[in-house]
Amino acid sequence: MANYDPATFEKRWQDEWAAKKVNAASNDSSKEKFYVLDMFPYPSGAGLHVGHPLGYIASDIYARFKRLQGFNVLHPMGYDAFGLPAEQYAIQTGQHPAITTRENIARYREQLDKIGFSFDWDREVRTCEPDYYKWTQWIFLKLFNSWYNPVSNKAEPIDTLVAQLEKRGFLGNDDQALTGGFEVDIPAFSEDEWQNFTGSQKNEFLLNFRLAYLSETYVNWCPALGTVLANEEVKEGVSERGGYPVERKKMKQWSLRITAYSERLLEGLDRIDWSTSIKDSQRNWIGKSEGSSIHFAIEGSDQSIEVFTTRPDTLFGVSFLTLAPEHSLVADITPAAHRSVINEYINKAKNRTERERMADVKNISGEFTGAYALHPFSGQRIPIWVGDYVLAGYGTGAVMAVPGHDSRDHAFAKHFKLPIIQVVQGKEDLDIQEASYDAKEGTIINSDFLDGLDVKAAIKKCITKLEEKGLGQGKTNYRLRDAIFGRQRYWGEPIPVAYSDGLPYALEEKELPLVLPEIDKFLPTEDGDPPLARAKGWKYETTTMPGWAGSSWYFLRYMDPKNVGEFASKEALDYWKNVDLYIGGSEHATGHLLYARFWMKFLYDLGYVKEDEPFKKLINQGMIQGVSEFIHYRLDKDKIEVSLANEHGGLQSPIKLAKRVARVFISHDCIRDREKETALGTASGHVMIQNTSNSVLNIREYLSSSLVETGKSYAFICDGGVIIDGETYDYSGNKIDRALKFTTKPEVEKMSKSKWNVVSPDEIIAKYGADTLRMYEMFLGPLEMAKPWNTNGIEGVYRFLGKLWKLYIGENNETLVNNDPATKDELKVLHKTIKKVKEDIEGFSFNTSVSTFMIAVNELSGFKCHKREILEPMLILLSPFAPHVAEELWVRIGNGFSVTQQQFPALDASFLVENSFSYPISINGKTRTQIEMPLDMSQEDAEKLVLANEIVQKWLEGKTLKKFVFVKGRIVNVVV
RNA sequence: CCGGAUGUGGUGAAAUUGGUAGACACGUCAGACUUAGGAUCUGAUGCCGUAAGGUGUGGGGGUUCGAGUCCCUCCAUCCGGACCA
Repeated sequence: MANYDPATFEKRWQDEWAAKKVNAASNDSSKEKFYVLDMFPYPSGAGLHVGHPLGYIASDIYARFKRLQGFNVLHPMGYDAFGLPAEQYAIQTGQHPAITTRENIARYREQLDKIGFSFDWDREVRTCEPDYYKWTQWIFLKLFNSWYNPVSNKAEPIDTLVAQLEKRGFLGNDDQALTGGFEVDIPAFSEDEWQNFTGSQKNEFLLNFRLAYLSETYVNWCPALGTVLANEEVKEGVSERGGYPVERKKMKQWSLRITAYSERLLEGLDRIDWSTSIKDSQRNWIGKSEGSSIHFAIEGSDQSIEVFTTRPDTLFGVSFLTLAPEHSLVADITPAAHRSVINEYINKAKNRTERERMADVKNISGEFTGAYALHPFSGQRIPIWVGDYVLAGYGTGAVMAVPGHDSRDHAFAKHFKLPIIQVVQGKEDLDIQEASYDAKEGTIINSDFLDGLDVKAAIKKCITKLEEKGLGQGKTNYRLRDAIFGRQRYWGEPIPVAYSDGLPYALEEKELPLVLPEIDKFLPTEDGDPPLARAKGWKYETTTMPGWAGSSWYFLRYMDPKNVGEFASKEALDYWKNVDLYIGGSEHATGHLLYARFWMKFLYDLGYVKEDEPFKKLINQGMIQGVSEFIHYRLDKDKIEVSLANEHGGLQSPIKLAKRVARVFISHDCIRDREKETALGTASGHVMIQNTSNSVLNIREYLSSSLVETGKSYAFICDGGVIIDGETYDYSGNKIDRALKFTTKPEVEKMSKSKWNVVSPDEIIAKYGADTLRMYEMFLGPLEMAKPWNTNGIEGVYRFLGKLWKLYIGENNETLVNNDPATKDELKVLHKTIKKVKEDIEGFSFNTSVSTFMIAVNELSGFKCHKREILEPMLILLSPFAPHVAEELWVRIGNGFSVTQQQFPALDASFLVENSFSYPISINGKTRTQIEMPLDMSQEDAEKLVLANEIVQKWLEGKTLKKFVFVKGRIVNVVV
C-alpha cells in the first residue's frame, strides 16, 4: 500500500520517541526553560472522551513548537488520583479505591499514549501515592506551624508569634498587629500571664493563629455523601458531584486561613496573563468591599452591636438594625416578652437548608426582638430585628438597615411597615417610598453634619467622625471564607495530626508520610465517625484532606518528582520557577486556581520558591459538548398507515405498506418542525452516534445495535420512499431501485453515556490515526470557545494528510522528493506558511494554522512540487501538529531521526514581497471589479487607470465624481 | 438580579483589526475514472432572480468614502456568581 496509512507507523514512532526519550526535560541545561502544563486529569472509570484531549493537544503543539525554537521544555503529565468517585465505587462494590484508581490510570495512560503526546513520562506524579502525599502533608505541617504576621504581611513560623507574646502579651480582640483583623474571642493577657500558661493553654491559644487550624464552623454538610463540602463544591444548594442536598451544620473542622491572603490574591491578578473572565471570577469570589464598622449601643445594656457597611454616608438613614438568626447577641438582648417568638423564628431559620433559603429569596421573613439600639450620633432609638436575609458569615452578621438606599432593606421595611428615610438626593426626584435609590451618586440630605456633601466625601467624613468618637472605624471586608480542609472520607491524604487532651498536635516531619491505613469498610462508623476511625490503632485525625490539596502544588513536584529529601530541590525550583503556560478548563476558576495561588504565596513567604504566582499565562479551553442524534418514530405501533410531510412541508395522504412491521421510523427530512412532529404522532429517541454519519443513519448498523430488538421488521420512511428489510419501495408500495437516505435529528447535549453520544479518541484513532485526531480537534474552532463535538468534518483533515503524503511518496511506495531548486512561487508558499503558522501558534489560533497547512498542500499539489527545499522544512513546521506523519516522512526522505529535534524554519520575508496587487474597485463602497496595478503606483496614475476602466465607466455614467479614495495595497473606492 | 462570553451560509468556521464578507473544511449537486465505491480526481455551491441586478454578518439607529469590526440601543443563547450590607 502506497497510500497514507497511519496505522503502519504511528505506534512505531511513539515507541521510538519513548525509547530514545526525546521528550525528556533536563534539570541541568544551559537552554532557556519553558514550562507548559495541562491541568492533570482525575482518572475516572469512563476513560477519556474526545473532549478531554482538546487542551492537551493544544499544549502539546505549543510545547513541541517551543522545543523547535530551542527551549528546554518541561511538559509533564500526572493524575489527580484522590477523589470521591473512586470511593463511591468502593462503597458500592467493596473494591479498594487504590485498585480502581490504578486501573483507571492504566487506561488513561494507554489512551494518552495513542495520541502521541510529548509528555516527559519520567516525571509522572500521582497524588494518591505516599511518596507524593508525603509532601502534601509536609506542606500542611508548614501551614500548621505558621501564622500570618499582619505587620510584615507574610506568613512566618509560629515561633515568631510566640516570641512576640513572650515580649508583649496579647491585647485582646483589638490586637490588630497580631490578628490582622480576624475575630478572636480571647481576653487580653500580659507577657507574664503567657509565661504562666500551661502547654495546652498555649497551644489552644496558638491554634487560633495557625494557617491550618481547627475550629467550630458552619459547614456545608452533605448527608448523602457523608461529608462536608467546600463552597465551590456546592452548586445551587446541592452537591456538585451527584446533586445531593446540602445542609448547614456546625462542626469542628480543619480550615486553612486563605483569608489572610485576600489582598495579595487580588493584587497578584494584575501581574498575570489570564483571561479577564477568570480574573473577574476570582475578584468576585474574593469580594473586597471597603467601608466602615460602626458600633451601635444597645439600650439598657452594656453590650453593643457592630455592623459593617460600605455606605457610612447613609448612617442617618438607618431606621432599624437587622441581625442574622445565628448572631450571638440575639439571645442576650431579647426581652422576655419576645423570647418565645424569636426562638421559634431562629429555629425555623436554622433548619432551613441552603437550598430552601435560596429558592425562597423573595419571601421576606423576620421578627422584632423587642430591643432597641441607639444611633451613634443622634441618639435616636432604633428597633433591632432578626432577619434571615442577613448572612451570619459575612461582615459581622448584622446590618444597619437603610431602606431608602438599599433594596433589600427596602423590601424588608416595606414588608414590616418600617420607616423609610431619604438621605441621598440623586439627579432625578424619585419616590423613595416606592423604590430605594442604591446608586453611590448624589448629595447627602437630612444628615446633620453630612448635609450637602457628595457620597464619596460623606463616606470619608463619616468614618473620620466615627473614629474620633471611637464608635467605629474604616474597614475592608472580604467575601472570601477560610477554606474548609477536612473531609469525612477515606480516599484522601490523612491529616498528619494526633490529639492529646482534645488538642491537636502536629506530627514531626520525620514521621511522614502518614500512610492511609487499611480499613474493613469504606463507610462511616456506627457512631457516625469518618471511615478512618475504623482503622485499628489509628490515633490520628480521622478526616482526610479535600480533593484540591494534592493539586495545589503538583506543578512544583514535576520539577523534581523523584526527590525523597525535599518536595523539590532548590536548584530545580530556582531553574523552572513557575509555569509559563497553563491550559485547562475554566470550571476551576474559584477552586483549584485560587488554592494553588494561595499555596504558592505561602511557600514563597517561607522562602521555598522564587515566584509568588504559579501560572504566568493561563488559557481556558472551551467545553466540548456532545451532539446526540435522534430518530423519530410513530407512537402507534400497529397502524402502518403514515402521513408524511412532502418536500415543501405539506402533509401527504396516508400511504399503505404491504408489510406488518414492529415500528415505523420517520426520517427527519420528513418532519420540518415540532408542530408536524406532533401532528404525525411521533416521538423521538436517541441513536448511537456511531450509527450515523452526517446525520444520515446507517440502517444496518442501527438494526444490529442494542437499541432495537433484532429479528423484526421495521419501516423507515424517507423523503421519497420507504425502506423495509433492506428493500426500497415508493409510497404506493412498489419496489424501486433508488437509494434512499434516512436522516436523524442532531441536537447539542452534554456528552454522556446515557445519551449514546460519547465518542472516544480510540475510535477516531482506529479509523483515521492520531494525527487526524490531533489536527481535527484543533480545526474544530478557536480553542477557548465552547463547541459541540461533531465528527462530520473529520474526513477533510484525513484527506489533507493523504494529499500531503502524496507530495512525498508515490504510488509504488517510492520517494518522490528531489533536489531540484524551488521556484519563486513555491518558496513563497513555504514562507507564507512559515509566517502564518508561527503567528498562529504564538496566538493560540490553531484552527487557522490547520487551514494554512491545507492551503499550502493544495497549492504545492497544484505545482506538482516534490522539491526537498520546500518539503523538508514543511515537515518541521507540521511536526507539532501531526508528529507521526512528519517523523515518518522526515526519515523516509532520507533524514536522521528525529524531526522533533530540528530547528523551526526561519522566515525569509523577501519571498513574500509582491510588486503588484489586484485592487478591488468599489463604487460607493460596493465592489464592482478588480484591477491589477503595481504597488508603487501613485494615486494620480491609479485614478487615471481606474476611471478609464470599462466597467467603472459604466457605473459612472451620468454621475459626477465626488471623491477618489485610494488605499495603497488595499482598496480603491470611487465616490459618485 | 449582577458579572462574563457569544450571535456570520445547510454545518464547523475565516476575515490582514475599519478596506473584496464567507478563506479552509464538512455536506450537497454535477461530472471523470471504475465491475463496484463509504476510494480518488475536477467543477459548482450565502440567499432571491432565467438574467441584468438586488440583497446579506441577531434587530434597530449612528459615525465613516467604506462597518462583521467603532459608538448607542434592544433581543436571543450559553457560562459563572448570586440576599456579600
